Amino acid sequence: MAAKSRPKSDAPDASDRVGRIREGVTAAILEHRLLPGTKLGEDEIGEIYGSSRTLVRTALQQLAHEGIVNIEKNRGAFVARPTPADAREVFEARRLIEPTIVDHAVDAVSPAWIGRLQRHLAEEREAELRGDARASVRLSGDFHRLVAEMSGHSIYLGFLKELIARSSLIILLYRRHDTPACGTDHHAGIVAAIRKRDRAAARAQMLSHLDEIEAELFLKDPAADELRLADVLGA
Amino acid sequence: MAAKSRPKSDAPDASDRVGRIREGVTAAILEHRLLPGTKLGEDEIGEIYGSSRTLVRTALQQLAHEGIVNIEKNRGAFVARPTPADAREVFEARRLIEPTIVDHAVDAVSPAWIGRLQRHLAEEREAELRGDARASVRLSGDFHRLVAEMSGHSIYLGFLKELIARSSLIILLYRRHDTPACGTDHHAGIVAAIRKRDRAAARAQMLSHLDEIEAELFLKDPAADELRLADVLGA
DNA sequence: ACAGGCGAAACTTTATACAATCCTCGCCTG
DNA sequence: CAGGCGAGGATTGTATAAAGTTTCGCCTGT
Repeated sequence: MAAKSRPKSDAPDASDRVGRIREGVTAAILEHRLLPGTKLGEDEIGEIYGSSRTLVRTALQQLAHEGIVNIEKNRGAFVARPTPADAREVFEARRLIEPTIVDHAVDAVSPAWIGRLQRHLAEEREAELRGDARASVRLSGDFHRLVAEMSGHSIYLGFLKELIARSSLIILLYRRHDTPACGTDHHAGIVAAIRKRDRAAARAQMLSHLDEIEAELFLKDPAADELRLADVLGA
Repeated sequence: MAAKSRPKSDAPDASDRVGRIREGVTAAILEHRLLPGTKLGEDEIGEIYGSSRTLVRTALQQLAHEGIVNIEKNRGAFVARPTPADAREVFEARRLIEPTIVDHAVDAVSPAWIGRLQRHLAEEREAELRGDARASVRLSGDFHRLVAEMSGHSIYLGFLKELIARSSLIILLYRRHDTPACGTDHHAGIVAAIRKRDRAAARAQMLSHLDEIEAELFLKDPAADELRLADVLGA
C-alpha cells in the first residue's frame, strides 16, 4: 500500500504513472473509501504515489472530466458530491444507453465472452458471500462495464464508464440503508438472456435492474455534510 | 456552515487561459481549418496564445479526452482522424441520444428559448447565404448543442458536445462532395415542432435529420489517407 | 467582550529548467 | 549504389521553483 518515493524508479511498468494514480484514486472513490467532499491535496497524493504534483494534477483533471472530482479554482480538487438532480440525470442516461448496449452484446455473443461474464458473476457472488462490501460495489460496476466492452462500441463504453463512476457516488450518498443485497441475481439473469441471444429479454432485464437500483435510492437534498477526512487518513 | 453560499462563478473567459486555448483550437478543428492528422506542437500553440507549454498541454489533454485530438506518447498531439467504424458509432449514439434530448426540449419550451432558437436559425441562414462554409459548419453543430442546453440535462449536453465535435471531423473526412446545402430546413422544422410541443414530430424530424446527414457520408475504408495527406501539404 | 481588518502560512497556478525519448540525416560498410 | 547504423537536433515528459490567491489566526479599536 505504502508507495515509496524512490528517485530511480525500478517499477516494471512505470511507463504510465498518471494512469496508475488515476486508477488508484478512482478505485478509492468507487469503493467508498474516499467520501464526497474530501479534499484531494496534490502534495498529499503525490507523496503517496512518489510522483510530483505535475502528474497528480493531470490525473485529477481527467477525473474531473469524468465527473467524479470537482476542481474549484484556486481551492483544489474534491471528491464530487452529486446532487439529487445529477442522480436523476445519470440514471435516466443509463436507462437510455444500457438497453442498447445489451442489444449489441447479444450480437457479439461468443463462448469466450460468456466465459468472462460467468467468471465475473462468480467473483461477484464470492465477494457478496464474504461480506466484502467494497469489492461488491466495485464488481457491480465492473459488470456493466464488461457488458459495454462486449458490445464493442467504444463511444458507449466511454460514456458508460462515466455514468458508472458517478452512479457509485450516488449510491453511496442516497442509498436507503434498509435495502438487502441486490444486483447479483439480476446480473445473472442478464447474462442468461445474452447467452440465449434473447434481445428483448436482455433489454427488459437490464431496464428493470436499473429501475430497481434507482428505486432503492432516496433522493432528498443532502443536509449531512459529515466529511470524515480523519477516517481516510487513519486508514 | 454556508459551504458554498456563493459559487464564486467560473469566470467565463476572464482569466481562464486554458479555456481560451481549448476553444480556439476546437473552433479551428470544427471549422475545418485544422485538418485531421495535423501536428499540434506545444511550443507552436504556446507561442500563438502567449502562454507556456503547461497550459497548452492541459488544453490538449482535454481535447484528447473529447476525442478530437490524439496524443501519442513521446510523439505529440495530432488532430484526430476518425475511422469509418468510429463514424458509425458516433452517429448511432447521436440517433439514440438526440431524440431523447428534443423530448426534453419540448418540456422546457418557453418564449425565451424559442427566441434563442430562431435567432440561431437566422444566423445559420445568413451564413449559408453568404457562402461562409466555415461558419456554416460551426453553426450547424451549435444548433444541436443549443437544443441540448435547452433540455437542461447536463449529462446529455456533455455527451453531445463530444459527439458533435467528432461529427464535424467525420463530415469533413467522409462527406460526398456532390451534396447540396443541407440541414437548415431540417433545423427549422425541428424548431417548429418544439414550439408546437409536438414530441413525436420533433423526435421524428431529428431522427430523419441525422439519417440524412449520415446518408450523405461515404464510409469507405480509408485507403486514400495518403492522398489526403498530399492535399494537406499542397494546401 | 466582540467585530472587523491585517498579515502570515498554505495551497494552487503558472513558468522555467532539466531529463528522456524519438526522428532525421549523414556516414560507413557491404 | 543500397542499406544499416549512429550522432545530432528537436520535441515531449517530468520536476522544481517562482507567483498569485485564499484562508485562518491574531491583533486592534470600539
